[in-house]
Amino acid sequence: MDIQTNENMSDGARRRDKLESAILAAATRLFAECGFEGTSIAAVAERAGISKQNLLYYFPTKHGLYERVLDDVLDDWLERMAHLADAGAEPADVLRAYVSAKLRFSREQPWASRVYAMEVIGGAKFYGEQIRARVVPLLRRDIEVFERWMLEGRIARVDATHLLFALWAMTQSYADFAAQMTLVLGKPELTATDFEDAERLIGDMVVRAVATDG
Amino acid sequence: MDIQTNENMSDGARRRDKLESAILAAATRLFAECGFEGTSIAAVAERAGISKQNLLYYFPTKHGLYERVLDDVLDDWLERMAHLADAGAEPADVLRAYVSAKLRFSREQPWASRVYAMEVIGGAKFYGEQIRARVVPLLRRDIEVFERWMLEGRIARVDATHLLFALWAMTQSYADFAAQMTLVLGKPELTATDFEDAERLIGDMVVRAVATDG
DNA sequence: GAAAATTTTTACCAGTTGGCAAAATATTGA
DNA sequence: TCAATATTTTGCCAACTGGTAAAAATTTTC
Repeated sequence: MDIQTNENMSDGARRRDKLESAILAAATRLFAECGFEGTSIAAVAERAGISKQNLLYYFPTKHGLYERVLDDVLDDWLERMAHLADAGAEPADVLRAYVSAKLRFSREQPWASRVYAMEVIGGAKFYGEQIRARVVPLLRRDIEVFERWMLEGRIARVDATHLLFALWAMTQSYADFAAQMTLVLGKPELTATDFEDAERLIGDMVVRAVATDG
Repeated sequence: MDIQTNENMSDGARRRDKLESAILAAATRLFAECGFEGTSIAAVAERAGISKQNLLYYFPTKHGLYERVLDDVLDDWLERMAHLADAGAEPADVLRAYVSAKLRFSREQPWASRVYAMEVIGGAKFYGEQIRARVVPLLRRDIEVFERWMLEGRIARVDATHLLFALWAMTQSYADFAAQMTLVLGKPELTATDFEDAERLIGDMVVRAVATDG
């Protein structure tokens, strides 16, 4: 995906790029809030500050726009997660880094997290094949890393698959269930402190879950 | 909610009740799969085996139907969760029972879980007030129970609020993210064994998280 | 600066949506 | 049995949807 930097781009290309980004940002947020059918392309266009027909010039079909939003979500997420499971670093550190990265994504890209979650909850009827191709192999690799650590006696023997599911769930929910969390906490939105508290608790939980002592 | 048993019901009332249940079951599933706007009342009617206009006789508006679905989801969930935090039982047992009950709900009522999740992810714009009134007090009470246990030295000191969030997230995800889990596991759907494995892992994680040893 | 290409606007449309009105049918109660 | 009530069907519609066709305006290229 040849993303050029600004220098070697014409003014037109730069403006086009900026407009496309505005459309995608608007679409991401609206798809997350209202779902695919609940979002009209007219609403996306309005939020992006252009006419509906003009939006259709950049994204000829609504499904195409939706697919592009999901592609971008996945690109962003995969990029952040790519570097984690390579080194022979301490399992506890890797696990904490994983929790931290996924929580940061929930915090910095809540709409992206939610669009993805909505698609999965609805059965991934539209994007299932991409998930199978791009997400599942990554998760399987993570699970294998956990299992290797167990064989090497570096962590306790637990169900690696469900451990990963648990890790995913706990971190993901700080985007998806933020609305309920804020109601419980009695504040308008989750703060940096909330995310720090979450990171500590989830990190501790995961590390203790695989600790090799009695 | 005065639910009568079958004996003291006329044939008509019984039939009416059955039809209403069929409508609600259809609506729950479709709202979960397609979201509110993605679900047409015509589709609900077809799945319930009646005409659209006939459905509108029982539920005059789509929003009313949606509200009723969410009400029923909440009723069912609250009923299952009501009995858990009362006794002075062992914290570990209470926690495991909580995990077990919530996982069972994810397994037995996946559509209900997903409808609720979709509403929350979308920002709870429609049902937020009900969540504040009916769910939040319950969660706050659970958090207080955890904190009392800490004061009494019965469990380790952790962030009770985020512990509850974690517990919620891990159990809820076995309904909401089932589509992704089955892709990772390479099977058409989650099995009883998967839920047993999940219950064991999550239960162990939560119990270890609050264990009072070094 | 004219031609070519790109971008934006205007005009339009067929299909679907939630839901209203009222007639037709079935059920119940006296 | 017959009238009242409850249920189902038929017919309809205004509003909105995603999308097409083409003209107008703008920008880029030579």
